[in-house]
Amino acid sequence: MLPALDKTYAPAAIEPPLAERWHSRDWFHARSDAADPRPRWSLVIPPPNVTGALHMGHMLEHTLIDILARWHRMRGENVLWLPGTDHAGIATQMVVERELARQGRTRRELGREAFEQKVWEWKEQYGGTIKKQMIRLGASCDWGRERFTLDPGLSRAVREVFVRLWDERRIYRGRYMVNWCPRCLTALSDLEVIHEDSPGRLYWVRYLDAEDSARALVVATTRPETIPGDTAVAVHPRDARYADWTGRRVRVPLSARDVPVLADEIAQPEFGSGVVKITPAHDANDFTAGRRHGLEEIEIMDEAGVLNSHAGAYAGLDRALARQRILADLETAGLLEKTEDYRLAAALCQRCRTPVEPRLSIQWFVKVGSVEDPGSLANLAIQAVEKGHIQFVPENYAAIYLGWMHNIHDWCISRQLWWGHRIPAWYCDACDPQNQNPIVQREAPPACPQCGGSVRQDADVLDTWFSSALWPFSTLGWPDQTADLTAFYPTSLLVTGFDILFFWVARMIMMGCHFDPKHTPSSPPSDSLENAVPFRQVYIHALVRDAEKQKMSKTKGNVIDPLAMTEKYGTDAVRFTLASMAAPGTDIALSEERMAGYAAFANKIWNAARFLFGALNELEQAGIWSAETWRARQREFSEYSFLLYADQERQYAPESSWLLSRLAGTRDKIHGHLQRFEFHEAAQTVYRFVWNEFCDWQIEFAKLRFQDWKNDPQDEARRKIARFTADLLAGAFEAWLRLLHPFMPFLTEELWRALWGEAAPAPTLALAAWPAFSPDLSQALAAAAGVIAATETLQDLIARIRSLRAELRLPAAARPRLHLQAPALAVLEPAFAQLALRCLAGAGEIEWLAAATGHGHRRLGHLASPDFDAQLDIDAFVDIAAERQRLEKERERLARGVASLEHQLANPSFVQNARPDIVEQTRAQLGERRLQLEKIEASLSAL
RNA sequence: GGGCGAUUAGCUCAGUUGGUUAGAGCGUCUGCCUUACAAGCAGAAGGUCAUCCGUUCGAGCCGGAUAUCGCCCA
Repeated sequence: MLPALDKTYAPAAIEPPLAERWHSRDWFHARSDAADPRPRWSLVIPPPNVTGALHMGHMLEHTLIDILARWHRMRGENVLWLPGTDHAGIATQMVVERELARQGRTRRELGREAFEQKVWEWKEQYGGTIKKQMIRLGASCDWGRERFTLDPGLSRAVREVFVRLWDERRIYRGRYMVNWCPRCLTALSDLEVIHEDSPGRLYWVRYLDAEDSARALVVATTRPETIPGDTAVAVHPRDARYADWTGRRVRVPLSARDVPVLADEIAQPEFGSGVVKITPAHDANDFTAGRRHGLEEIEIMDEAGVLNSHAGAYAGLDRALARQRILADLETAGLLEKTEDYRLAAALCQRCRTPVEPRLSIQWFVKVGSVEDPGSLANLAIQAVEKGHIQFVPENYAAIYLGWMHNIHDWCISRQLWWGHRIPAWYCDACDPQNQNPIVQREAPPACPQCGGSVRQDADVLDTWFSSALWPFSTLGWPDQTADLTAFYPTSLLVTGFDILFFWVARMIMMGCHFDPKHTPSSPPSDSLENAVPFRQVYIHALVRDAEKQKMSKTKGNVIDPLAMTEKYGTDAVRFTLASMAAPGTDIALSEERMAGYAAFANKIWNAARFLFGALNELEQAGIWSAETWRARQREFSEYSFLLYADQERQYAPESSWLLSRLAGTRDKIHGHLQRFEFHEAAQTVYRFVWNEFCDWQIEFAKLRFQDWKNDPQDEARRKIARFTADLLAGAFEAWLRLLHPFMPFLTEELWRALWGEAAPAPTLALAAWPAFSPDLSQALAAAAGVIAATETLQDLIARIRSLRAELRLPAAARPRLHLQAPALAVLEPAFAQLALRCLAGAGEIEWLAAATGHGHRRLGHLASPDFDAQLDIDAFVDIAAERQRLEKERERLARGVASLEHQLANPSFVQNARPDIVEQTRAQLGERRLQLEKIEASLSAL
């Protein structure tokens, strides 16, 4: 006997124990032994921030990954979904600093070691949040392989990569211009700087001729506060206005310094006055111009953006305040010619939105090279995509990626933080007081190799993305040639968001291609990039926005919390919502209504099961059907799921062919859509099958069968059909639970286990096989084409009658006599068709007319289609006017169609040029439609 | 400034290499508590596919321009 189910589905009660079950077993453990013959499918998680909490973006990402992982697993593949988290340098450090600030303390008071200790404690306390949430949401990860970027193994990989790149001269250290955040007090890479249009001012400032203070060059600048750092001004070499100025000297305003006037293309004649000041220590372009001309680099600000002694009277002022004071002083000195409004792209720190300050400092860089540079990181990363070793989905991201790669700059990898991988470089202050020759090696040197004195490690840590770039192989044990690395590298797929395409995806590709992680000095060199790449495909998912398409942000207060939604609607509903909206290339406008809709879907499924279990139990009590026998027989046919078995006795109920063909089609469609990452289409496909075909039709048909049996419970033929119908329903249900499982794992698992009891063919539905269909079935379905078409005709007829009844407002209890001419239905059992028309369309007596009877029937209630000609005796129920209106509407519709087809066929060039099959099809349609039109017109004129 | 994408029903979106009268969910309207489900059933209304021009026998789909919006990069 099957369990009785509650009237409504209660996900909040059912999900947590299932999630716990999935987590506590090793069901999702991937096997790396070489002997395992299964195809491998592997994927590493985009590691979330270790101290973060799950947001909708994560939930979307994990839902899509989980759908694919479960699907591949059910198809018999050896699936690895490797989870883990990222130490998120700046973000985590800031969180802990904020916590300290609440206690009135700073990290500097604490000292580096104690602070690091504090962050680790923080990580221990809050680091498990995301993991717990993922487990709750049913993510089928291999938790035994969970990794953290600061794990010893991953840290070793970081040092290995760093040292190798240094030895290859692909990492260098030097004093360069970098993006500096005066609030975070660290260097940032180009990518961590965001540009935002903002209102600004352009100041026109007089630089007096050093020898003749009556003459002045007017410089246009947006940054007057850096004037104390000027070491030149420049005009364009071909700018005739200033030709006589080049070579002269001008006085830096508010100072006693004179600087040269240079001819340099850095000056754009059409911008401002055409004269620019050059401040090599505080502007990236000026820096390169300065180096070109050998200019002095005067630093006038400290790390916090406060002006220093080189700024003379302005020392001690913050850069914003300094600007005001300098402008006031210029004004007083009569050196400020004018001020105009100017829109500029402000550079802001991605994390704290503080204006970034270009700053000269000693930093570490990765030399990325360029496409022209064979063997460079950029060159390999471009080749890997151009040669198709890595495929982007949607494809257009490849162009975006390549565009960025072609214009890539060197990557500043040092950060002035305390939380992260410390740079493996040491200095001996005795032998090398300038620290110009760092000792770079994998492990700390015990002493200076030169003098034996003590050494000091570089204070900086690496950009978090440096370690993330190694994630696809560091997590698998590299630099050791582990079984995991052998088995699962390159990974099959990466699923991630567009926002980290450059930060992370591009850098993983560079590192993977360069290090070719499976290549060892002893192994033969791999001659292609094909096996060096970190993943074979990259699926870029959409961004989740709110219902108004606004980005979700805490400040806007429009954040939709995935866990809250999960509690309210159930994980399955939220997952299904995300999947059904995940059309590639468009952002997801998430709304609660949508989730409520799919919660209703879950309830619908639950109730379908409730009906099914109830019906099966009833049959079992009557001795017609037994769960035990069904399960046993079902297991025998497990290779092909239930279908071969069902097929053997299919002839008892012709409508079963229809259901089986739909089920097979659904399975194939889902397969195709998932292969192409069309999650929304796959979700839609299974949704429609379950609701509109299985529930709306098959269950209704089955009710007829069961009712028929109950009308004569001892009749042998009826018992047989009831038993077969039960088998069919149970089998189809079992099969589509499997199809739906990747999308709605909890509900399907719950019902599947209920159906199977202790006899389940797998410990969890997640390890059951994806339905496969026997070749016999395909043949049988092909042979049953007529029966399938007849079933569809029957459905069409029922729908048309319902529509007519509703339109003419027939009383619900009306049972009008039906005159029916439908040769196509002959292949169905007449008794069954009759039953269906009576119960599902509300027909009364049914009179079957032979094919060529013509229009001898009554004229009210006439329905015409290519497959049937039907007429309901509804005179007693309707008024003529309403019926005339209905028929006229119908005539309009048909006439429109006929006219359009006639028009098309009247066009000689259509008949000549169109594909013959299209023309033929059009002709046939015209014929059919004309016939219907004639019938309707006959009814109308007789009315 | 450079590049990319979008514009289809009231809302959110599908629409596979051009081929019947363009679809779904939600919302709206009508009728039903039909013993699986009112989180439901049955039915209906609602669209010049942003605009214009072109290619084609035929365009929501291909090409060009315009408008509006969005994103990325500088």
